Amino acid sequence: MIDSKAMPEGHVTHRLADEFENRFARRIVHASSPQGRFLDGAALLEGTKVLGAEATGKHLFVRFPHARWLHVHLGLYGRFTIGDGPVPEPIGQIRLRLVNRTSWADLRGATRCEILDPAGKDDLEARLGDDPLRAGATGDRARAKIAKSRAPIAALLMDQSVVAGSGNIFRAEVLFRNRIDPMREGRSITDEEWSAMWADLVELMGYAHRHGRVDTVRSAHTPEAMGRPPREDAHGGEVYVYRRAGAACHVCGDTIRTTELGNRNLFWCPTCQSG
DNA sequence: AGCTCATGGCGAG
DNA sequence: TCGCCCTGAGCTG
Repeated sequence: MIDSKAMPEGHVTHRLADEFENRFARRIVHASSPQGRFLDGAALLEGTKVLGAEATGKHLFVRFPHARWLHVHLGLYGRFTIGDGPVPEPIGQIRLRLVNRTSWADLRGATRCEILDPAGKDDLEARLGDDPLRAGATGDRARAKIAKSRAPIAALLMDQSVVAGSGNIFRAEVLFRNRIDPMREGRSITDEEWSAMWADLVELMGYAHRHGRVDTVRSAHTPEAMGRPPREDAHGGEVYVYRRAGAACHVCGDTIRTTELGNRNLFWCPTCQSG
């Protein structure tokens, strides 16, 4: 059984797209809304063939006949539970249930679950920035936006119209690993710094996509990380600074700090990430 | 048992 | 900028 509950940043959505490709694509699906809040949408999908699935940033798109796309955004609470074999009795508020001969998928608590036509999907994707998990993405468009922004780089790395799929964990870890002060203005970031940060986003998010867990330490190329023993934490992986406020920095021993930036918690090491 | 907080984003004002 | 959506984990008592 697969559960998407952990850390719904871009890697989770891309894994979901993979799962839908493997278990549902090119097969007839039965759709229902046990909770009742997606009855019309489920009726449109019922008995049709799933044509494919893809992800852009944190958005999941499942393609159906008649140019219909199922669009799901998990938000903070949303969760897909996917399993094989007999379908369990519905427990809790299941917005959408998809079932075929071998597999089933339950969606709960999503912030968005809707049917889009191609124009609606295009509009949505046009508002999204570069996705480090998308093949061929270069980060150049993100670079251009950052270069002319006075906003702190920590805010820009959370802005889905700049980098699609990066959330609070990856922005904190990428800033730490690249020794960037989170409050530096976007326009102060050099081409070299951005190239390194983008490459790091591709690596860290790629690792999380492949392994289903975040690990910015063991997957690190930074010399400080070498030889560090594996250690699980509450986030389902290993991190340098995310949610480690008050603890000692793994690299320098200074105390990890936190502050609120744009309604979200930011974490950083004041020594490793100074100026 | 009840409270708080959390990986996100939208719409009201 | 704030409240809300909606769920679960981890506290407290």
